[in-house]
Amino acid sequence: MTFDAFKGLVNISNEDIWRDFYRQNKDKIKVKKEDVAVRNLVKISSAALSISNRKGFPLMTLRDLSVESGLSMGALYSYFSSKDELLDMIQQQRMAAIIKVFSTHLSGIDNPAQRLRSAIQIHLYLSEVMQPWFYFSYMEAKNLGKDDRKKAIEAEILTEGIFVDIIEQGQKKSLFRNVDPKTTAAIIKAMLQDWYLKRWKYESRNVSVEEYSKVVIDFVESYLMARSNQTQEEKGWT
Amino acid sequence: MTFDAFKGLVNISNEDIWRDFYRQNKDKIKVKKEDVAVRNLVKISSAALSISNRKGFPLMTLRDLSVESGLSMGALYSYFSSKDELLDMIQQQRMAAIIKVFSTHLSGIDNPAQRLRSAIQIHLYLSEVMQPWFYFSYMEAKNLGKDDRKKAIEAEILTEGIFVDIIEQGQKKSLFRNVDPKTTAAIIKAMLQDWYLKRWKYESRNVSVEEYSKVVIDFVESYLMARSNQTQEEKGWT
DNA sequence: GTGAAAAACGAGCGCTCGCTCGATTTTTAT
DNA sequence: ATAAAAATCGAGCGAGCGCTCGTTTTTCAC
Repeated sequence: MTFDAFKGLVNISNEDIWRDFYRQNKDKIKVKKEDVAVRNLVKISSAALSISNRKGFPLMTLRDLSVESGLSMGALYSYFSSKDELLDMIQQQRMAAIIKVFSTHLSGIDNPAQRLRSAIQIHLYLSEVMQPWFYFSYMEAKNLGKDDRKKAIEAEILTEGIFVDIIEQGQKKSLFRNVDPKTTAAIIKAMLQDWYLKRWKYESRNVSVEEYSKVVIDFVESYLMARSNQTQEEKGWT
Repeated sequence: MTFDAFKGLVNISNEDIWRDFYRQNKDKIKVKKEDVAVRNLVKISSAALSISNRKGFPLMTLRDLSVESGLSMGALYSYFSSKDELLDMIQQQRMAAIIKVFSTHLSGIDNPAQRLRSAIQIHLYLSEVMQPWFYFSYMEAKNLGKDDRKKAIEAEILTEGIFVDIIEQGQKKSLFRNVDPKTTAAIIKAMLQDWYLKRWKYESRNVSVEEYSKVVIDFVESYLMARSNQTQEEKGWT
């Protein structure tokens, strides 16, 4: 699947996401008219992500946010009740989107090798579409409250679990060799994360998400399907 | 080389590092007696890293630092002139240590395959010894001033360059297959970084730095030495 | 066009921050 | 023992933060 095709398929526009959010949190948000509320939630979240990804969430002041979003201080507080709640809002929305897209695109793919390729591709494409969110979420995780940090760690383990499952399935069917599934999955996640954490690097080198995706898949398959069971001694390890 | 052997070899104690720093910055530091200054610099940097890695540098207050280091507010300012300068000090020291250790341990190893294994191992071992520094440096890079951020980006490219060189050497000698050296090096770095960024995860799973090191080396060698030049079509790519 | 409801406004509050500096304690030399 | 030098102390300063709320502007049904 090409990235463009994916983009058309998911079609998770900011607006849709925040419309869902608004409907689920009508009680908390003081603005009554949906269209007005959604329009401003989009403005606020975009501005917050933009500023945070420039200088970090703790250093973003609500006056910064007021200027960049075009809303007054008072108006901002019609949409959230504290800076921490704003952080939560953004994290919450990202996690929901990830789970939704993953379960949609992986269902029906049974072959572990194919499932592995798809999972890698989906994760990369999704993080490309939602790059500011992914970056933000990763970098600001430790500023979350206790409960939300727990959620973030669970999310890390959850997405890693998807890869652990695939690897174990493949090993059961003797498609993959017997490497440690957990550590392998952790390393795959590291590769995926590098795409959105170091985007400036890949951008300046004109590496597209499709190309990066191919390299990661090749990398992972080389490891999982390596012919050799050579010991380290045989390789001339010192 | 085992991790314990490495630890003995590098022997870069905090004290040595800060003693060097003190001698190079006698003019800036108001405390005249070397032993007193070094003792307190160690206290300050340890406390700063500990607090920062818990809640992030921007959220660390100098009152926090005062309590954890056991020095008063005023005493702290005998060692640095602003919070930003403290950030610089810590970054500066880390970079110096990395360059020193790398050039020491890689010199004299000519075989690209061996050089690759050593570079991976050294980077992992070093980041293990200096975990708080590595984590701090990575997470706080964007809070640096313009000049220092430039330095940080250069450092990223520099260490990546070590791997690019090794890969190109290996390709010239037909030991490695013809993958893109830059992207491959970037992915290797991502694997190495995961070790110190997600230490909590590996710790809870009882994965040692030696074990992780073996997996990364195996991963990278599988990719670089894969027999196949199969096209994607041959693999059944869709 | 009018008035009430909805939304936006932004000066100002209380607080905590980074940082200073005169007072105090500790160390050193004699 | 003493006094000068070195080091440490911590209350207090102004700035800037998150957040509030009485006021003003916009929206919209009639």
